[in-house]
Amino acid sequence: MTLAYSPDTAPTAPPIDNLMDRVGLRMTFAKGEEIFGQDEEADMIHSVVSGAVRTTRLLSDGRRQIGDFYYPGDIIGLEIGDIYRFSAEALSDCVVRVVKRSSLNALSGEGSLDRTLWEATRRELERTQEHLLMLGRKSACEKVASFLMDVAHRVGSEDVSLPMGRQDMADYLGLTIETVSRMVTQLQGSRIVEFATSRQFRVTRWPALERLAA
Amino acid sequence: MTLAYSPDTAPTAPPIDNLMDRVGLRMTFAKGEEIFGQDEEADMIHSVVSGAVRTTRLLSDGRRQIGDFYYPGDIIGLEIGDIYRFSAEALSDCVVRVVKRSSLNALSGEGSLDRTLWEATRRELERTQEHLLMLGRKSACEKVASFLMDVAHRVGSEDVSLPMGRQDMADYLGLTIETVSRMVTQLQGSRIVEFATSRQFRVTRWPALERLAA
DNA sequence: CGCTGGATTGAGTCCGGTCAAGCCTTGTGG
DNA sequence: CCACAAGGCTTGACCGGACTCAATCCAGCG
Repeated sequence: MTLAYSPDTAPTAPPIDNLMDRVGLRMTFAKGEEIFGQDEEADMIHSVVSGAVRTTRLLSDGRRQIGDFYYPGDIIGLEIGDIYRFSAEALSDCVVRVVKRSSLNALSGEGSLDRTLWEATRRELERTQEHLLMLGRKSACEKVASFLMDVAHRVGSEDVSLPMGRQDMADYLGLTIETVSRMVTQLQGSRIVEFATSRQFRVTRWPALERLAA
Repeated sequence: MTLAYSPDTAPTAPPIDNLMDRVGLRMTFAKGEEIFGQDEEADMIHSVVSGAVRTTRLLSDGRRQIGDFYYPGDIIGLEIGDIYRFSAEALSDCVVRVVKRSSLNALSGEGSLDRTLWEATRRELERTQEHLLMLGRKSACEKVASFLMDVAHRVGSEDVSLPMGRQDMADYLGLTIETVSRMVTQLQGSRIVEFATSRQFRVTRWPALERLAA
């Protein structure tokens, strides 16, 4: 991990980014590196600049649940009280902007900042609720279909490249790696998606995919 | 459903309640009645005064997921953008204090209110994340154990009475009613909990229950 | 007392997990 | 440039936990 002050200006989006630029630190993490750990003291908020990040939670016996995947522009570390409840790891080499909670509090009272962070928290909650519905009530096939649709939706383009491997997909969907693999094969068999490599695909039949995602 | 202005003072807790008292409406709902519906315009925030409430989400084919159960002091309707993503229904006869979003916005700038609502949103997010972990990675037995422990924990007392039936438990845990029933029977068999009636129980062996909840 | 709706129990099935090979891609060193 | 090793992905055979369907059971109540 390396770090540097970030006098460079933000290429991307809205208020929060500007703010985090002003007070934030820019850090880079190598693929697989831990950005913060479960049960550590939670005094930082993170914003993804480039690359992708996963948040994970471990059960005592090693079972793993992935909370969510984060892409440039997303904020991580909001969901938390005094202790991080998930750990965050770099899915690929990535750059993250980091701000101390205390700095934010100092800047608070500006109001717009509070509002922005609250908005972000609500978005996070909505995504978590969607995830919840999926884990509770969808079949393996529906889960994988939903997942691929969600990713394709985020990217927007025809060709999608997955930043995560099968094991990460499995731990996100509450399945095993083998089941994920089988469902992917099955979706390919029905000509709904087409995988060039195991991490590169395109949706060939959107309506069918949407129907399956339920 | 009946409603009345609430000049009566709050018996319970902190800042938010006082605020909602000042601008809120007091409404009572009969058991099973809908408090608000999925996909309706979300312009209200609700606070449970007495009784219990569930939030539910329906898949097109009728599968149901319960988001959470809410008890006196809890706030419902935060998680939402312009449209309610869950519907809320009264588990038992209950009283709810209701405030228009717009009224709150008008009162905003007081700061403390914003902060309180944000806090509530974060607590909601934490509960949802815990729920997520359970749905994704726990066995039927662990789910039921976790659930009973959670409820007992909330109540605090030795004897716990469940405000919800087996179907609601099942839809919360992502199981069927039969499986829930079997697991309850099994937990009773191992002398971990003891049910007086199907909705009335006490924990007889806390450590064992905690171990099972994982 | 019988009715009604929720809860329990049982038998059988199936989806997804487990275990075990193989395959394919990637990267490294000869 | 090829050989080989390593890791990730896929595939197959089998197993088991949770679901399905159906039959009771039981408590509350008219």
